[in-house]
Amino acid sequence: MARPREFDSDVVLTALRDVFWEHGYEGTSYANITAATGLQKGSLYAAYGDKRSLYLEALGRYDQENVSDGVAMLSGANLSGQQRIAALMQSLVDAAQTKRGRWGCLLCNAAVDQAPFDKPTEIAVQKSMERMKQGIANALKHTPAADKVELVWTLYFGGRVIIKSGGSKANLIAIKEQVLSLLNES
Amino acid sequence: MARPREFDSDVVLTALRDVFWEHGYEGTSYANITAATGLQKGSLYAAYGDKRSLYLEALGRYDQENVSDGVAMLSGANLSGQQRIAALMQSLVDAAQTKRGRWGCLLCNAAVDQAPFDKPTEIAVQKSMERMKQGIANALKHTPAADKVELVWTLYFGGRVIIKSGGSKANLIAIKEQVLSLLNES
DNA sequence: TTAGTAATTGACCAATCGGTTAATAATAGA
DNA sequence: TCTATTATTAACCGATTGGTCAATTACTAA
Repeated sequence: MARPREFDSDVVLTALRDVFWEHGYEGTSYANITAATGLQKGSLYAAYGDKRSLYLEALGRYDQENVSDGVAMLSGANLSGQQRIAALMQSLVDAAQTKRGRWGCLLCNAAVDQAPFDKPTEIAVQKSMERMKQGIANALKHTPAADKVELVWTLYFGGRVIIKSGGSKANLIAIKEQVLSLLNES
Repeated sequence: MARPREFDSDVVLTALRDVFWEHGYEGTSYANITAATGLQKGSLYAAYGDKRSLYLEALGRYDQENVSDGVAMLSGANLSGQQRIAALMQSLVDAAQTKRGRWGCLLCNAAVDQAPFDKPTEIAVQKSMERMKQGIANALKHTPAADKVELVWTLYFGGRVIIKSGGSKANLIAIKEQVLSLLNES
């Protein structure tokens, strides 16, 4: 063969996800990317392609790691549907208080600033959002709120926007509580 | 006095709002701005300041025009609270089908891509979001859903994200209907 | 008509943008 | 040890970024 790669693709993809997550697509330059990954742009280009491709890799990473975490939370064994939704909403409350949480949801960020301009991004975002919706539907099954999937799903992304706008913990708690009271109605 | 301005500030501010609305802060260059306003950057700088100031002007314009429209819709005379919320949600359904509607909500866009990096933007966004919340609270007053203000408010921004991600009309209709069914419960 | 003032323009600035490439380095198989 | 292949690096590319400024233009008040 030939000279082997010196980097761990797993580590690099995580770094890529983080840098785009924090700064957005346009807000991320190669200076940011090389600093975050430790790789020169020549290496990045050879390994993954252009900036757009790097971004899509980052979205893929987010899907396979973060979205999967969310879906796992929503299908938590030994928990009632209400409890799983409560966990999801609590994760929003927690996010409002941490640096990384303030980055918002990469899905949500990508939807707002890139999906309208790049079809592959739109498709990737829709696919991940759909996974979240399925997870929510799964959690709500057999609860009185089984017909409120779209509602909870939309609320999740709305909450992410509130966080990005600087919403307070109290704010997110209010949202959480109103969602929970919803779950046992009608 | 001296040489008078050749442009109508009202027209220019509207053009500014639109160009930032469509492309976001980072995605908008002076090339876009001069094309949209018909002014050279020297004139823009003299009249309003740097790019960041232009953006804040655009946010102000959005608040005084678009947010006000929303608030007006929510306090529609001769309409029940439910009907006013229905009108708000219908505006989301409509937005999913028009070019301008696909631009999303400038408030929401600004929250996601600029609020975390610029305090004045964060403050402006929060102020406008608060106006929307007050409008929703006003509409829900005297309805069975008077305690669901945070919910409807969050749903509004969530719906905007769904639209930006390319959500279908059917999708937005589903959200609308689930919101409406909410208004008469408990 | 003239002098003073402010708006407008377009050339210009350094810095940065995303992207490319030639030279070098490191490996595996022969 | 040598050769083929690939990874890595750093210099470099033209284009574009946001911002500035001197020269020009258009107006008002005297």
